[in-house]
Formats: sequence, C-alpha cells, structure tokens
Amino acid sequence: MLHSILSNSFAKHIKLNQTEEDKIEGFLKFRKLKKKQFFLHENEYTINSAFVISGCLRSYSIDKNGFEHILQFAPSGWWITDINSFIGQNKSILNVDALLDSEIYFLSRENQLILFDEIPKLERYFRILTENSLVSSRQRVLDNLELSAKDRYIKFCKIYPELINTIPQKQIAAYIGVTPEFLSKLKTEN
Amino acid sequence: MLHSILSNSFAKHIKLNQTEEDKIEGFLKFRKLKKKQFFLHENEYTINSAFVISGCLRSYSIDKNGFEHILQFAPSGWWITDINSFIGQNKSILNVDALLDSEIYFLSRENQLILFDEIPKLERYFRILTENSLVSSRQRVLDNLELSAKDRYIKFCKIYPELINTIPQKQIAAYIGVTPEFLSKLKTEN
DNA sequence: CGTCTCGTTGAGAGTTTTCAATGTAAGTGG
DNA sequence: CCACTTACATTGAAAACTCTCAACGAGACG
Repeated sequence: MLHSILSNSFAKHIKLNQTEEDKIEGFLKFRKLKKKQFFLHENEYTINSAFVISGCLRSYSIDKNGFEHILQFAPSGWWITDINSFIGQNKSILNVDALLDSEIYFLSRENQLILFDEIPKLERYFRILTENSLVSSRQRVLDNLELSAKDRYIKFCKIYPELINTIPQKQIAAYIGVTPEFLSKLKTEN
Repeated sequence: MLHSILSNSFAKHIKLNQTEEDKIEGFLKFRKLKKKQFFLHENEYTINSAFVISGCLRSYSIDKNGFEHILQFAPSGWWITDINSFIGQNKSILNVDALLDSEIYFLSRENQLILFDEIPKLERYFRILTENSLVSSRQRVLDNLELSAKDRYIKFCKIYPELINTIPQKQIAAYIGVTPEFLSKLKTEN
C-alpha cells in the first residue's frame, strides 16, 4: 500500500481510487538514504525523481570556488530532482543528497510517462506541482532582489519552520545566499 | 490569420492545422500598447496573459522603499503575465507594462481553459512553456546565489542581446539586482 | 579519548549602496 | 523647429553591507 504521506499529496490535487493507487505503487521504488548519501550527482543523466517520506533531501550546485548553493530543500511530502535533467535529457548540473537519514520513493521518468498514459489524472497532478513550483521559484527570485539578508532569513523561518532546528545552520546560509559566519552574526544582532 | 510570430511559437512545440489556428485566433484579442502603458496593475485579479508580437513588456514588483525589481522581460515571441494570479485567482503582486511601443495578443484564462478542452495539444504547448519557465527561473535563482554582479550582467547580455541597446540600462540593473549607478561602474571598470 | 563538524566572534578587506552633482539624450508643448 | 522639461547615464566620496580569514569552544560520533 502507498505510504499515507504520498497518498495525501495526491489527494490534495486529484482523486485516485484504490486500484489506481495500487497501480502507481507498482511503478515506484522505496529506498532508505543515510545522511550524506547521494540521490543524484551532477553530470549524470537524471533518471529518477524522489518523493520524501521522512528525513530531508537537498538539491545544490557547487560553484567554481567550491561553495555549495542550495536550490531546494525537500522535507517530508516534497518531490525533488534536477528537473532540467529529468525532463529534458540534459546532464544534471545539480547534486541531490540527504541532510538527514531519509526514506524516499523514487519514480523514473520512463515510468512517469507510462503512468501519464494510463492514469491521465496523474499528469494533472504533476502539472499542478510544476505550476506551483514555478510560482514559488519566481517568488524566490523576487525575494532575492527585494529583501535584505536578514529579511530573507526571517522569511525562510516562516516557510520552513520544521527545518530550523533539524538541519545545520550553514545549510540555511547556503540557501538564502550568505556565508555561515554572516548568518550567525545576523541572528545575534537582533 | 494568426501572426507568424505566434504561429511559429506554437510550431516549436506542437503541430496545428489551419482550422485549429483559426479557432485559436477567435479566442485571442489584438492590442497595441504605447510605451509606459500598463497591461496589468498589482492588486488586480489577472484575467489575461499577453503574447508579445513586437516591442517589449516587463513584469516587476515595487518594494517597500519604492524600488522596482524586474521579474521578466518579454520581447517579441514571449508570453508574460502574473502567473500566480492568472492561474490561481489570487490578487496580482506584479505590474506589467510596456517598455517600448508594443503589439500584443492577449488570451483570457477563461478562453485558455476552453481551448484546452477543444484543442488538447494546446494544453501540451502551455505545459511545456511552464516547464521551461520553471527551469529558467531556477537557473536564475542559482545565478543570483553563485555569480557576482558583473557576471550576472555578462550573462544577461548573452541571454537578451536584443535588449542591450533597446531598453534603458536602469531596467537591466533592476533585473540583475544592482543599482543603476553600480551597473554603470561595472561596465567601465572592465 | 581523539576527531570532525559546526556555530560563534573579531578584525580587516572587498562589494555595493547612497547621495549629490553633472552632462547628455529624449520627449513635449508652443 | 525651438525652448523647456524630464529621464537617463556617469562619476566621486562616504557609508553600509557582506565576506574572508583566523581563532576558539561545543557537541556529535566513532
């Protein structure tokens, strides 16, 4: 049976009967990731997309100076992959790994496309997720343009309250776009 | 008959016959915008999405200090709207206006949904555009995290070469996230 | 117990902004 | 077409913001 967290994610956008959920389950694989274990390395072709049941994954790139920059956190209930590579057959420019011990389902692009044919509602589900991702990605672009580092941190705390005390603070710094040292100073000054 | 620029945009992703193009045309409206004329004001509900035939539109927000921050430029061949408002029935947080005298088609969300039913290929066209927008929006988030102001300007010049000498430089500054004065200094220092 | 990662702090350097001044180009009304 | 106004680009100096580098302490983990 599908894990309730994934089942609930579907239910937010579409209605599936038991037969359909069972069929979907047949196309998914379950896997546990230890902290720091990779789901996807840059420069590979991304076959799979991950849905996080428990724990937390992140996607990030490494710049020419060796610094990591985080594009997305995926705590419980989120999908994560390198979407450009997953959709477009391009080499991945992102790494995806686990920040905490995690449990995930993963779905291959091949199986996803098969499921789109067999259960058209599922295409709708992913279309809506894509639209929502676009909205939040654009909001993040605006936030980076409009907000000070301090305000970006405050906003981060509102959006991801469950992450504040579960992942290292330096990961949050790599998401909002400041150095770990500077984030530390931001928090004290008040 | 549909303007060739829009027709070509469709043709990049889907195949439409003449009957289908004619039908689509019936759901579009054509309009000219003078420079500085608004297509959409923030705090309104966004009914329409615009496809630019000639000229250039932009979408932007105004922060609490009164500064403008540009989310998107739409020269010839691009769609532009406040997608959150257009899709989600939310109030717009963006303004969209013309940087140059422009010619546009516009399509209401209502008509778009009707067309999705009548010409399913069109839903595919917009799904692909949404996916591509997501990819480029995420790339821009990464660019803001990774690149210096100077490198962001250099990258901008590569992506939008047709804009460099047609729109005011201060608009480019508002897109890459620096003040007009600082962009001016960046360009001279070399 | 030792090792590694992380968070904090401080001083100095680099970056970007602010503010003010100037010159030029572009738009407007007569 | 000219005179006037407005918008824009540039420059400089000072201030504000953010980073770098180095040091230290605390906690996690084997």
